[in-house]
Amino acid sequence: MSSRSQAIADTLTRAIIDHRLVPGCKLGERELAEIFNVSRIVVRQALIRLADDGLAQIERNRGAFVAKPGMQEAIEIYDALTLVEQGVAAQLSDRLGPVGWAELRQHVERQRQAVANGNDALADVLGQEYHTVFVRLSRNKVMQDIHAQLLRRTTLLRSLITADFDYCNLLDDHARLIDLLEKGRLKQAMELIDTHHRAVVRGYIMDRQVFPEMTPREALAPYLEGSLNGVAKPAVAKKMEEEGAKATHRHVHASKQT
Amino acid sequence: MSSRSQAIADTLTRAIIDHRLVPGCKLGERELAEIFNVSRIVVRQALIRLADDGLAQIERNRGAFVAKPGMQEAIEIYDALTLVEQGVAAQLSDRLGPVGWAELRQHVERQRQAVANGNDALADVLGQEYHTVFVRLSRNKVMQDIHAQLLRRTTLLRSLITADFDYCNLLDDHARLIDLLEKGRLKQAMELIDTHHRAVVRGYIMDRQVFPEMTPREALAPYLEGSLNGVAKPAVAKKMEEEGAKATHRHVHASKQT
DNA sequence: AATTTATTGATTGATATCCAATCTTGTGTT
DNA sequence: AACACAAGATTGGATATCAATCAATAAATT
Repeated sequence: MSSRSQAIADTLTRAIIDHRLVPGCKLGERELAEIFNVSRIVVRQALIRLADDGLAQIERNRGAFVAKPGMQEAIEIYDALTLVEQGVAAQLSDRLGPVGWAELRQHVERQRQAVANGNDALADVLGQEYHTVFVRLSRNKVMQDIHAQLLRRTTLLRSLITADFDYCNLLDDHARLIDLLEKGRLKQAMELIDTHHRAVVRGYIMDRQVFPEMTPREALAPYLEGSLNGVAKPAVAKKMEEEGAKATHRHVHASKQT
Repeated sequence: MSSRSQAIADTLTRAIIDHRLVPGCKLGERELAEIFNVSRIVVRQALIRLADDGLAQIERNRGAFVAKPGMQEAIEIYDALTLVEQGVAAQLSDRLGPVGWAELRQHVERQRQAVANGNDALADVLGQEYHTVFVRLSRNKVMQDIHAQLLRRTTLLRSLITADFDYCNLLDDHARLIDLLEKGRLKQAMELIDTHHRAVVRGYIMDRQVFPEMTPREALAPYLEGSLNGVAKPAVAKKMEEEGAKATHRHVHASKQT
């Protein structure tokens, strides 16, 4: 393993994109140090990594908090994501061979099956992963890192919103994008990426108030190595289960850990 | 000021993009701690920041070194930069008003004067800054950060190469890009950005061997607050002065501190 | 009673010291 | 010359400590 601070940063990242640690949540050094059973210094280093990634915000002499982006920043993140994916699309439309297209199609198919089976949590993960696979095909690690970071930040954003859009629609977009690109209709493909993300960000109604409902200790418990309780579940998914399937479509926006 | 580790990270970044700290150079914790007169831990935090930025590489139990990207990574960085700037160009061609175009033109003009006056160092800084101004016009902070980071990494790359291309050519590119974009010839503009960067990366002949010729202490001396020796000079520029103006065109690729 | 001021407590930023693990180097042996 | 082994140095991390700052309460004044 690389360094302990990196491991802790990874765990915190996981917890944040699983929506177990929500924006605004205080990340006290001493508290985290106790939770992870390490010294404060290691925690501090982890927090620095998180802040560099845009997932945490460190305020001098006040401590670190899970980042709480405003609407403006949300728009900027999605604009940046659009820009990156459009660029990758342009590259792929030239260079990608049939094997690549097949991989993408297969991925979409897996997501379609997940939707058919009612496994919304899996479908959501696959929906996210599609974008990752897409960018990976560019064979550019630098670009992949940038994109992955942007994706994490969009996932964080979903903690702040009421998800009221239908992502079955978005699944179609994924399939259509492949078709358009393979046929070389780049202009339309880029248009599609733009509308796709706009559809997402339009659905965002930032309800400024987010209530933690969990202490960091509870939120992080499932990730600690001592845990024998199986795999950690996203906070939202859990809530959904408790509430039962009230809506016809359940929109789970948390990612399951790999 | 934010934190000391951030300040040190900034100084190290400055030194790296000024080519005073060259790729492969060891960044020992104890040594830097003495130089900056801080504890090792603060240095370590600074190094973590640098590594997250792609400017340093931390090897477990071996320490930190100034990053030494290979040819593959160089290509990827420039591809990513191309992708970002093409995307920004596409946005700007729609949305940018005459004020924005004027700002860009004014910037090119300043660089042209610098070239005319033989102030190559300034010309180089302005040439870099052009790209920054360009992206700033997108009014997207997230994108600006990503772009700035990529630019820093390209500057690092210039430590590894023999600069043998004529950047007067590139200055023309800057002016032409504005013309093309304002006239809405987006396709050609994007092509130009691509060739522009390819021209740069083509000129790269990575001479694997880079000799430090400076200890970190010497390299960092000009940036320490105690220094009354005036402004730090880029290592390359200094060397140029010593050698005198042997070539008809001097190609200075280090940036002066602001 | 309400507002302002002080005091207290908690948290962060940072240092010094110490220790274990690991890497490097130098030496000695075969 | 090649290999093994033993210092020596460096990193990763823990702990304890201290100053500075923020938050919240208690006290004092109007």
